[in-house]
Order: sequence, then structure tokens, then C-alpha cells
Amino acid sequence: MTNSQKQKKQESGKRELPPTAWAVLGLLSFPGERTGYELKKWADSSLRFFYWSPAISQIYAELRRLEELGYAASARSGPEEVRAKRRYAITEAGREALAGWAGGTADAGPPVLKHGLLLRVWLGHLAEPERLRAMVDEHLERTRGELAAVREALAEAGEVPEWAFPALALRWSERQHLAELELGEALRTDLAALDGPAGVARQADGDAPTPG
Amino acid sequence: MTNSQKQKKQESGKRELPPTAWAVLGLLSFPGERTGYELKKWADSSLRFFYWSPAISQIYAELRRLEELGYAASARSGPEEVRAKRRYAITEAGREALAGWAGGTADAGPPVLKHGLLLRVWLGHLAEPERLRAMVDEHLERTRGELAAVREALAEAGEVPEWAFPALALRWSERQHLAELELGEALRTDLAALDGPAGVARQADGDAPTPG
DNA sequence: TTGCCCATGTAATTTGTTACATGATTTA
DNA sequence: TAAATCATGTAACAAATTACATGGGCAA
Repeated sequence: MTNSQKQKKQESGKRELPPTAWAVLGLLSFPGERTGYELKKWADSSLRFFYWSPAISQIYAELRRLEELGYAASARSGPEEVRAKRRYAITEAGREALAGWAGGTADAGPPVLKHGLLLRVWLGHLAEPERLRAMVDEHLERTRGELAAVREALAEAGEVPEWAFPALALRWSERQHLAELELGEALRTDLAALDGPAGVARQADGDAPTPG
Repeated sequence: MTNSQKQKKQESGKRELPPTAWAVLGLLSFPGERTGYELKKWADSSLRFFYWSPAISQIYAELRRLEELGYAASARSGPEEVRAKRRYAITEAGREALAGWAGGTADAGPPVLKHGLLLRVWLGHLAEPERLRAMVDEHLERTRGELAAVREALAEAGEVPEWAFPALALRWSERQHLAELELGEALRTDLAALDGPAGVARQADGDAPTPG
């Protein structure tokens, strides 16, 4: 390990919360009390588009941790019921901690993309050209569906003045999906150019230089 | 659990490999033998931009699994050394399995994006407007750096005809970063529009708060 | 001779998923 | 009254990271 990397280590005893915890707390930072189930559904129609879509079990786990930390508080509906419906709300401590995380000077870090189609394009020498083209077309179709979902969410959020920032993020996401569509079209063109005129080498073997 | 979700369950005994295993095998699918260390460096200058950047320990673990499955084979340099340098190559079985995965009819699934800046924008009500603007600017600066890195990788791959598909993916990534830059600029504009007219009125300006 | 890069690996821990179990309420 | 949705949770496991340990080769 290099020295510069060493300097990135944590010295503090209290360990940092993972992004998921902050995201859950972030959902809670908007007015109202809600259940874990509701949080999950909400995330799937908002944060999913640019950040995160966790398993429901993960939401419940994070809510328990947040409550332990005093960042969230819950009230069950039935008095002494086992596993009763539980509505969560953010606490003052939670709001402060979240504001420190979201509005602090710490770097948000680079966006991380995991694009399965692109990995397959990168590995294009292993697939039939027509199969590759079909994958791109499927991707375009799905992206159109996603764009529609973003716009649906935007139609809801766009009305309410309290949702101004979420609407902003969704607007970004709308543009991002439009760009993804253009990227897909360009990819299809590039793919055709590779396959069509010159008929570039699709053979797997034969020697070649090592990368790097 | 709904019925439609139930149908997605696996019935097969042999469990599917995670994407990381296929990505490592994918790196190995290009001619030449290489060490885990080299694989990591290569991934960080290629797949990182659109798919994946694993911990080095994860690479070593996957290589061991791949060898156990008979998908990869290794040869150590020193004869009986402990922990000697180990160069890996893909096997025929590995190539077949990979081709089945990458070129098969299975859906690549939707791309997943984790954009820390956007989460913070979504949570904009918790931060100072100027801090938010600074974050966007930092993001633009970093994206410019990433774009330069993509182009550097492209300059290397673009020459060799064997790297035609990797070059295609990198070309996609170049365009994607250009789009990300435009998205960031638009976000800055939207942010200013949100902050400007509703905030303190500047008497000299009057109206027309949207900058070019 | 210090420090960086190359190179491989183990251990501990955390994060996150899938599968399972349970039951209430709502809708067709 | 059957099915879907709402709602919470546990258990097992898989994936992945961080920290640590080790040591060779090379260059300022």
C-alpha cells in the first residue's frame, strides 16, 4: 500500500454509515411518517433512476439501525401487537447527521455505472453480430420504458413545490435517459459499421499483442 | 411474493456465476496470459468506465474459482516457489461458458447507476445552495478528467484491430461522458433557476433569471 | 536506503440478496 | 373466496471491501 492511499484510512472510532443508510434517512427527511414498505415503493419510483434500489429486507435492517442510532423513531399502530405496522420518522439528531453528510464538504465521489450491455459489447468478439444488435435494440426499448417511468414520477413531483429538489433530480434523470437513447442509436450505427463494409475480424484466435 | 416474481426463481442445481466472474473471464478471453495484478490494472483503464472496478483481492478470489471450475488455467513462473507469480489463461471450457453468457439470449438487465451527486441534489433541501453548486462544479471537473482517461484508453485501443469491440465500448463511454458534462451544465442552470427567482430579489436585474 | 511499484494472498467484517414464514387488508 | 397487495421480519448465504502480511525488483 502506498503512502497516499494510507492517508485515506479512517482514524475515528465511530464507523461511517454506508450510503444505503443515508438514502433511507434521506427518504425519511421529507415530511410525514412512513413504513418500510412505503419507503421501498417510493425508492423504486424515485431514487432507483439515479442511485439505488435496495431489497426490502435491507430497508428494514437499515431502519432498525437508524433507530438504534437515534436518527429515526418509530411508532407501532396496534398497542402491543407482535410485528405490528411501524411508521418511522426522522429525529432532530438524524436530520443534523444527514445534513452533515449531504451538505458537508465531503466529496460525493464519482458516479458508478454497471452497464451489462456494454460489457457484452466489449466482449463482442464472442457473440454473433445480429445477437449484439438485438441486445442493443432490447436496451433501447427498455430505456424508452424507463424514460416513461421517470416522466410519470416527474409528473407527480413537478406539481408540489416541496418536491422541487426531487423534481430536479428527476429532470436530470429524464435527460440522462434521453442521452442513453442517443448513445444506443450511435452504438447501433458503430456496430453496423464494424460488421458491414470491412467485415472486421471476428475470429477468436490468432496471436495478438498484450494490452497495457 | 407475487406469482410473476415466483417464476423468476432458479430451479437448476448449479448456481450462476456473479457478473464479476464473467468480467474476469472476459478479460482473460483476449489473447495472452496475465497476472491478477495486471488484470486489475487493465480493468481500471477499460471496464471501469462502464461496468466495474473490483478490489484486487476480489480478482484473486475469482481467479481461484475460475480455475477450480476449469474455466481458467494458471502457470507459476518460479518452479516450486511459494506465492510465485501466476499467469492465467482462459481454457476452451471457459471460452464456451463465457460465449454462452455474453452471446446467449439472456437479458443483460438494465444498467445500474449510483450517482452520489444526484442523491445530494435530491436531498437539496438539506444543503446550502452554494454548496450544491460547488458539488456540481467538482463533478464537472472530475468528469472532464474521466473523459480524458477514456480518450487515453481509446487512443491505445483504437490502433489495434483486435481491440475493435473494446474500442467500441470506449467510444460509447466517451460519448457518455460528454453527455454527463451536458447534464451537469443543465443541472447547474436548473439549480440557479431554483435558487434565483424565489430567493432574494436582485433589484438591478429585474426578470429573466435564466442564464445561457 | 528509502520509497514506489509489482505481486499474491489471508482474515475479519460489512453489505446486500434470496428464500422463507407469517398474517392482515383490500379487490375482483 | 381467491388473489393480490400490504406489511414485517428471520435465516442462510454470497459478494465485496478493508486491513493486514509478505516479499522481490528497481530507481532517485
